[in-house]
Amino acid sequence: MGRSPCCEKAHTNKGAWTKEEDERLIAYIRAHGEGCWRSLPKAAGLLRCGKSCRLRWINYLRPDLKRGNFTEEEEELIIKLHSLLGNKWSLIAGRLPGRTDNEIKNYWNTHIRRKLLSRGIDPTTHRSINEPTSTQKVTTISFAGDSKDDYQDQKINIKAEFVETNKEDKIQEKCLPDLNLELRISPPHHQQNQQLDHHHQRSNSICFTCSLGIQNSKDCSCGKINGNGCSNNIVSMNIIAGYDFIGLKTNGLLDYRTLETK
DNA sequence: AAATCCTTCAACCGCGCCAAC
DNA sequence: TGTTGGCGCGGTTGAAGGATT
Repeated sequence: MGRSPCCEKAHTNKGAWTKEEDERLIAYIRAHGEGCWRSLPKAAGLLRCGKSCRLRWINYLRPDLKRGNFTEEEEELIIKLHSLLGNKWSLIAGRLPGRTDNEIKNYWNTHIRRKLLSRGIDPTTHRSINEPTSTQKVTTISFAGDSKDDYQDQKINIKAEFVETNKEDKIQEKCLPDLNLELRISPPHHQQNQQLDHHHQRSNSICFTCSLGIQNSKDCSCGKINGNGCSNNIVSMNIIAGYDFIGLKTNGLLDYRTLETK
């Protein structure tokens, strides 16, 4: 038994949207706002499936969309975010105001993929195609969605397993703690930043946990650095000249809308 | 000029997640 | 606790237009 269809297929239009349909959809959303996509088509007098309306609005009709070519900066940002997040187009789009996940996905598949391949870079792993496999690498980064009522509470679990081969070509588990971070995506939070700025004002060096936006974590080693020294379990890092650990410009905090752990 | 191939991107589809019941 | 319905996501498709033969 399959799931019930999202709409009456027999009585819905498919394919390219007409100007009149666009105008109806825009007028309805201006008057009533977004949401309730299932009932919207009928209310707006559209012979369309609710999903189709939502897609049309989000990807094409929304007034805050930035049309036109991607800039160099946007392209670099997409590449960096993709190297970290993989095909999480909606998360990537969240970092690019005015761009949609669909737009970024298309741009990736038509332009960036090809560009990376021509540079000898595997677009999936972001590593050199000819690179030998004997160096340290992250073998898996797995994601587990846990979305809540809004994007502030979207979380991703990143589990990274580091392995490296030794001189005898035997694969060894890297002697690192199993990095199994449950990260939460939330908008930049000025208050948090202020608190953290205060927290770190004595030093430009912050620990890995704090760079991920984890406040007052028991694993925070900043205090230890400044006080009792850094724990061996903590990967400490310096934020240099306002760039985070993947080279994105930052105000001193990692800011994928800011990542924080639960 | 016509036919064919290639590229782009809007739109569709299926599925997973989650809140409500 | 299980079921259902709605939303959102990522992968895929196909029409349209451009480039090449």
